[in-house]
Amino acid sequence: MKDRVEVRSLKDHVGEEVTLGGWCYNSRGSKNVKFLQLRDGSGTVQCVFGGNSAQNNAFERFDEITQETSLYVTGVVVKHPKKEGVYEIDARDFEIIQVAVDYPITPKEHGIDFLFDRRHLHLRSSRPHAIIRVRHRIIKAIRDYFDSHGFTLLDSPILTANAGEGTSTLFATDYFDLGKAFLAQTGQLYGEAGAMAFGKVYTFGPTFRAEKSKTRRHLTEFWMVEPEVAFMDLDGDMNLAEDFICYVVECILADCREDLATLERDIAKLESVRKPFPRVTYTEAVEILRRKGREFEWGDDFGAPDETMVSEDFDRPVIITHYPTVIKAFYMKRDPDNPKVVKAMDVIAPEGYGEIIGGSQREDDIDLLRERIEHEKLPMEVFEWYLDLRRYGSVPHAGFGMGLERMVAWLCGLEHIREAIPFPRTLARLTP
RNA sequence: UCCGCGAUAGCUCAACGGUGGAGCAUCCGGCUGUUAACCGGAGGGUUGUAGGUUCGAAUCCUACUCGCGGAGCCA
Repeated sequence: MKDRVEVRSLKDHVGEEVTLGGWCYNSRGSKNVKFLQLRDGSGTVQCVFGGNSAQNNAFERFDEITQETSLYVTGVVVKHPKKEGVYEIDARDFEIIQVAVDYPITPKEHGIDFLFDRRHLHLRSSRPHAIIRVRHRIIKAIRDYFDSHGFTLLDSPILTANAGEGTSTLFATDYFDLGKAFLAQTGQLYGEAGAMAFGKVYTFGPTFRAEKSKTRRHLTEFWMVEPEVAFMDLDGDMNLAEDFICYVVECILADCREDLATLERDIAKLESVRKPFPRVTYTEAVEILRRKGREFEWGDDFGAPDETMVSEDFDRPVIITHYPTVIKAFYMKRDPDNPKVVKAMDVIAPEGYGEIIGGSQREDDIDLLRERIEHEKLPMEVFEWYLDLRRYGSVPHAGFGMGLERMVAWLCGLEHIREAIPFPRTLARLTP
């Protein structure tokens, strides 16, 4: 292989002759000078071919370089004559690796469907490139946060036997002689087992929902991070979620300025994400909705428009707590002071991005938990192992789940969640 | 599952009952330290599918297929 220099490190090679390997992002030419935008994954640099400095007829051969043709370019790193802090290549020669004929994604506008049918190529374009880099930084921030706060990573299984919260929204597959297996919609129950073993754990992996949701907030496959902590109550859970979100936002603001600029993200909207987050109970949120003219029955669940209505008055995420027991999952702990509500919390992102976190203190009393399982008509036998966690040294504990793609969509200011993952899986898309 | 919208050139769209167009892309030519470059020319179409109304349908009607985003559900 040729000795290559990456575009990102050109500033360390000013004045030197270097060889770059990459793809033609765009090109322009004339009688006297030709320009090649070379993309190599680490960045893009302009290579300038002048008639005088080119070797091996490079200037005459220039037009062979079509969009996304792969090639090596050799030249001297120089400062851009007009742009401060930008470097370009005073090119001497190039060697084509493969000519790309009729690359389908042109530098002009395309429709959503056209681009996602070619997502494997679309990832080369600047916008998806920037988003996936921010996603990567968010993932690193998530891991750094929990790793440095005493959490142990606990990988939960993806194939599971138990339905968790009802079978209708699960993907099923045959599992040898054991009947159906389901793709996990959450790792939480396993996280609870982990919390009893390690004190503080987090699971982080793909989850699956077979919901026929066709909205800009839903994927059938998405990544979720779920911390679970022993000896923690709802207040501790909220403090953790708040501190965690602020850390992730700080990391993105510190390290992803360039990508956020590419995405034309309004940075000021992210800079106001500071502790403390406003906290309102479900009952107070219902009051807010009524004050705004919305007819709302206490006991109904919030829809996406309701969440937006509650959150729109705040410049940072808002935490809604103490939801009615009837609309929440069986494992959430009922409030001893008011059994009609559970010690649950949702974190609603600003700017209409909706619920990014859902969490709760868990029911740690085995009799109350059994009662809830029976009441929800869930199969008790598949939860026996889960009930063991309440039989052998049950302690108060709590946790939450954060949807990675919703976080990416919010921080990047995306219109649609499908942009937040390299290869989205939606109701109508399984390829590429 | 329900409600709404849509399908026209390779791409993004216009034409809304009377001979299917534009910009971009492609090809040819010109010009330029250019940068979603620009200027001129050329090629490019069974208007999603099937039926119906009409002298005449991309346009109106019906059914179907596919897609979109909203509800529900959720992260």
